[in-house]
Amino acid sequence: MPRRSRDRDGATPAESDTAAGREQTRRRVIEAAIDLLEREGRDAVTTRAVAVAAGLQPPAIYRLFGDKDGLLDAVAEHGFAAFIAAKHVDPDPQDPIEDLRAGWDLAVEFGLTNPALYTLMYSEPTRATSAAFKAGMEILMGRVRRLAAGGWLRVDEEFAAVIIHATGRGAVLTWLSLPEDRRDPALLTTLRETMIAAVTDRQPAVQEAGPAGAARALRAALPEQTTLSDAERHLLREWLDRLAADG
Amino acid sequence: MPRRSRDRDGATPAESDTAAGREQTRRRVIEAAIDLLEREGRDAVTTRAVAVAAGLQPPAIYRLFGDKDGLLDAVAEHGFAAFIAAKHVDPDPQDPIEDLRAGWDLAVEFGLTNPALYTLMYSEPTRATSAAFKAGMEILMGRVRRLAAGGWLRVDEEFAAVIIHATGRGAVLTWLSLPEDRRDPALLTTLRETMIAAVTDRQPAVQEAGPAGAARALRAALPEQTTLSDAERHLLREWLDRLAADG
DNA sequence: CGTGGCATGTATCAAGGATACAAGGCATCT
DNA sequence: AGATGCCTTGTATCCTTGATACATGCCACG
Repeated sequence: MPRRSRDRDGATPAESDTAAGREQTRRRVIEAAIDLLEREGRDAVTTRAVAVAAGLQPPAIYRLFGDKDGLLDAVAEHGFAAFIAAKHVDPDPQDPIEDLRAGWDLAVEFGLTNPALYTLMYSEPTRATSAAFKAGMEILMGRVRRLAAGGWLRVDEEFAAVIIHATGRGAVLTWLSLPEDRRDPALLTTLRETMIAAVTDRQPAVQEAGPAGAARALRAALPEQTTLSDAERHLLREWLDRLAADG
Repeated sequence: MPRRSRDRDGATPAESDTAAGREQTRRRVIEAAIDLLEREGRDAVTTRAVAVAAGLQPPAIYRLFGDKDGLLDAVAEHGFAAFIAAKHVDPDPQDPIEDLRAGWDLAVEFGLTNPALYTLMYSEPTRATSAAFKAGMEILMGRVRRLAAGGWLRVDEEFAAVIIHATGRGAVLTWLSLPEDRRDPALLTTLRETMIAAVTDRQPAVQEAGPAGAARALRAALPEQTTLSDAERHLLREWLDRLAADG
């Protein structure tokens, strides 16, 4: 609700000045909040800390955003919009499936590079009504619509959108939960291709069965056997790790 | 760290009494907290409210759980354990893939019937260190190990576990974000089957269970690969012969 | 120059996490 | 038995933080 210092007519110079100033203050506050969020974590984002960082008094936050939730919504929206704006999206892609891949990757990348922001937007189910959340869904629906138009979808549009969203969300949150040394990029591509297979007609190439599967089976069954000595088993395990990883 | 009123010997009656009493108080507090959580939401779970509901003073919470986070961890663990205990899990399933389906469904069901608890456990990535989180992972790893032993896994065990976890997490959180009228159960089964396809092979890599069967399968698949040196392969072959003969 | 409306700034409230400190009970030791 | 010391219980209180009431003062308008 922008305030009005006049009842009618256009904006006076002063009015547009203050309106623009207000908008600029909003930006400054939001950016201060994002900075705090990514640098010191969610709990550091208190109305006071944000106010100080933006150089104004605590009550100003409430005048600009209503309440803290309003601030957080604005933060999510701004952060998301900034990320999307930085990556220019192809408005008319040649290959809609490749476009879907790119979009999924983009969404995941957003989560991985802005973990605190992503968590803010997607961790609690109740935040699904926020503007940023909806904006993401809108972009996704556009992609899905193009897929549908090209006849690539094997499921309903809405259904596809939810599947895509769910795999991405699971991928990001799970990735962020993993300790650094267990973060295998292949996880993301696997989940992505899994999603592609679920939503489109294109089936992934069936990888022929090498020794990896049998190696994994033997590795899992290894503790039960008594034929080999400890040392032998130790070395065998190492080889099996290599064979399993090779597939 | 349970307190000790004696240096040696077993527990005196009084000691076991107070220890048991303490344990019982803990339970009462946890159950009060779960009740508050599911009935009035996450924000209603204040140390004061929980204390009042359990009939004691606020500081008692800190003596029992250290801090609020400790309380929430205990709540998550208790809630999760109670759910798992209510569903008895087949310790030796016939069909490990069907078992994986059942396990995934169980995890998702937990999320859908205990949304507040689930959100508590799985919303913030930083909570991956909690006991309840780890307990869930343990159960999952057991299932994955059986799949591996049966030769069904098409990817590494850890890899599979993460994929399974991620799809389940995405499924639950997305489901909870959807308005009621858009919650299609087919979403869950689709995501589940997608996950199954990503993680398992249609044909198991081994014919017979146990180390011997796996060894035979690996021996059959071995000649073509180049991951191991000649000498390593030679020795491996000998061990596989012994393992195969052992069954 | 007076007046009214709106933004700014100060002071404060209320809720909640956390803790200090005193009071009391119980077992051990002499 | 009485003294002693530790551990538990209970009370009061602190500090942060979200939120708001109220006064002050600026500025345009008449």
